[in-house]
Amino acid sequence: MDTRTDTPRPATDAAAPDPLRIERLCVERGLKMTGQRRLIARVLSEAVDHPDVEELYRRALALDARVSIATVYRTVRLLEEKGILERHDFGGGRARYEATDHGHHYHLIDVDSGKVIEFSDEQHEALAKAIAARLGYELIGHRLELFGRRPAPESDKGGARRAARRRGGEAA
Amino acid sequence: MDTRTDTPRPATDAAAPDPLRIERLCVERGLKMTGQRRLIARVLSEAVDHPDVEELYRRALALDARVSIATVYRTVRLLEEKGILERHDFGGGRARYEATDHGHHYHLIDVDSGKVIEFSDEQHEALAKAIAARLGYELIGHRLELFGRRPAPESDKGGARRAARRRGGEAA
DNA sequence: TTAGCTGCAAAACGTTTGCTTCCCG
DNA sequence: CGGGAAGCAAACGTTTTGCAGCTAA
Repeated sequence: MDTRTDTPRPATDAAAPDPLRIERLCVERGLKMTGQRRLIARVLSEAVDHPDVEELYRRALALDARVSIATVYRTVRLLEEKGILERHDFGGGRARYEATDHGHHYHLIDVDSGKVIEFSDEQHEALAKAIAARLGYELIGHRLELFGRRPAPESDKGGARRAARRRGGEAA
Repeated sequence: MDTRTDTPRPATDAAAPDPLRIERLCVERGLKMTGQRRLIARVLSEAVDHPDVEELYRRALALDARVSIATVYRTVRLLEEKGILERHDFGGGRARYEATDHGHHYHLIDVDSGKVIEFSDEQHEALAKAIAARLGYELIGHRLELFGRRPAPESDKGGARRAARRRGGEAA
């Protein structure tokens, strides 16, 4: 059922300081705020990882049973269109989401556990821009994802069995 | 139906010189060569873009009607496992494939036209490895995609309307 | 009041798979 | 000959959608 979790970004980042963060953004963009949207917005505000829709649904349900998964799908889609959410495909066949309001960064995905580690890198940023320029383009956006494995110190104990790969590239 | 096309790599690259290129690789890895596999291998050898399964199926059908799409799916999966093909997710909800035998490279997607430009960059390669190491990981694979726009010399005429984005993140 | 949101269940989508028959080696 | 490959259609898991009723503004 895919219950992996991400590595939260460092505490210094003040991950999810405000439970109304996303709701505020919604209002700013003129969205009608229903109970369900507020609920989902809250779940998103509190997330410090990259949950997929089913995980969002689970977390929302835990706070209030008056939601359906269809609404979660509809809402993340809407928020993505509004630029409030970013959709990622880390493999595993499900889209995963994170708020766009905490700065540009990249991801390293642990192919064995599915964990996602965030990082940023000035050097890469500059390089990307330079490459685009070299090709005659203005850089609008870019995606850098690293897939890595923790070097195994010894034997390949149970947990490290090669992640089953389905449509994506890694899964849990 | 998403009928975008890629920009073939530069002619200097001698794109698809040998229609038996992929078949040879298959044999090298000890695969049983059936008529269908030969057919699909040929289509792949001749491709200079990044076709999805349906497109491969279409091209194969045009050469010989004795193929089913299930076989195309099974074959690309097999070839990917054998390292002969690389699967990409450029958005749009379908996996797209290209042969691995023409060197490691990355993609720049023209957000206005959907065209894909290939490039490689030693510096980036090294940087990716270094970042992974810094985070305590062995780099298994990585993905770098740039999204860019041709700088408009003067006015921003109609053609530059933001490319419609569907389930993937970018599309044409 | 009413445009637009929600829930439900069914459909759609790309992809995989069980089973039988067929064919390569 | 025997093991694996192909075809078909049904199954899969994720996401979208039609429709009837409900709700925020």
